[in-house]
Amino acid sequence: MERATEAWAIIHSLVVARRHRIPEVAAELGITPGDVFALLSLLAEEPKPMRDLAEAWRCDASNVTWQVDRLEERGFVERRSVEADRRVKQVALTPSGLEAQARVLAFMHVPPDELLNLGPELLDQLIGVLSRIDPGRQPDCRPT
Amino acid sequence: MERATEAWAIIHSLVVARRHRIPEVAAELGITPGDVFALLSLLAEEPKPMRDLAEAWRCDASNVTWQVDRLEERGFVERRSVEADRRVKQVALTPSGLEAQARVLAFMHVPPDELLNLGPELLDQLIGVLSRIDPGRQPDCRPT
DNA sequence: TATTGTTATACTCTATAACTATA
DNA sequence: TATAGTTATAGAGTATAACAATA
Repeated sequence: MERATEAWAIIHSLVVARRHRIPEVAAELGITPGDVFALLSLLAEEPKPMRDLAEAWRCDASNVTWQVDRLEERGFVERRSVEADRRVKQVALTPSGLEAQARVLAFMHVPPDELLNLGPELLDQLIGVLSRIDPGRQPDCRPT
Repeated sequence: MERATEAWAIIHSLVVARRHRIPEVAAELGITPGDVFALLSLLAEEPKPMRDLAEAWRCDASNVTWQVDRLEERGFVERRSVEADRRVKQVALTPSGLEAQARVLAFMHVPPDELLNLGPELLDQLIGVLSRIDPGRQPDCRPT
């Protein structure tokens, strides 16, 4: 197996084994898994037009309307009209949405025991390599 | 940020950025995303009772019936009655299911450019650390 | 009586198509 | 005419509850 594939297979399996945290954090915060996805994808980003969100989430535009409606009802986001093109509406996180997002991230970033068990030296080595990763473009997809 | 959390955050973001491969591989293989999840979760495992699958997938038992029905129609799995307890039915991958699973994994294990760009030396270091990870119990959850 | 799996049903989420308002 | 977003509607997926078979 090629080296990158080998590394990726291990990384992938780690995350696969933690997928169950999505419904858990959703239940904890009293929101739906879909809301969790959406909050994560708006992370640390500027307000985005609904059209861009549809592309990022790889879903139909009508679904963005529906999802943003739900987040807006919860007070997590707000729609902002754009003066340059009045057809466009941008979706921006509210302070409450930022807080909810932080809580989601706090959940998601709790590392699995497999990593904790590596011990400090190996973890330092791991971070040494991982920190060399060039994130490239921001993730343009719906997170898990 | 604690070391393990720091490492995990980077790992997590890598996988998040690739989530879109699930619908892609499903479309490529002519199956649904749910089928992809199911095939992945049956990976390299012994036949499992439906009840266990419900727990592993964290869904209702009726949904397991429905999902296994679909996989059985495609010829990917088969139900096997258990003599010791005739209420139980075990779900086993067929040869065709194993093949489909291999194709799914081939897709999922294509590494992201971020890893390829690390170069051979860093990748060797990365694998050196990752290979020290104790997988612990098999993932008992529905993969992504 | 309790448990495994199925069926019947309703609810949630997602997609397709038609509509509006801007461009 | 084309595009951003919405609404109406249908379809896919999931959960709840009642059921049959077995323990």
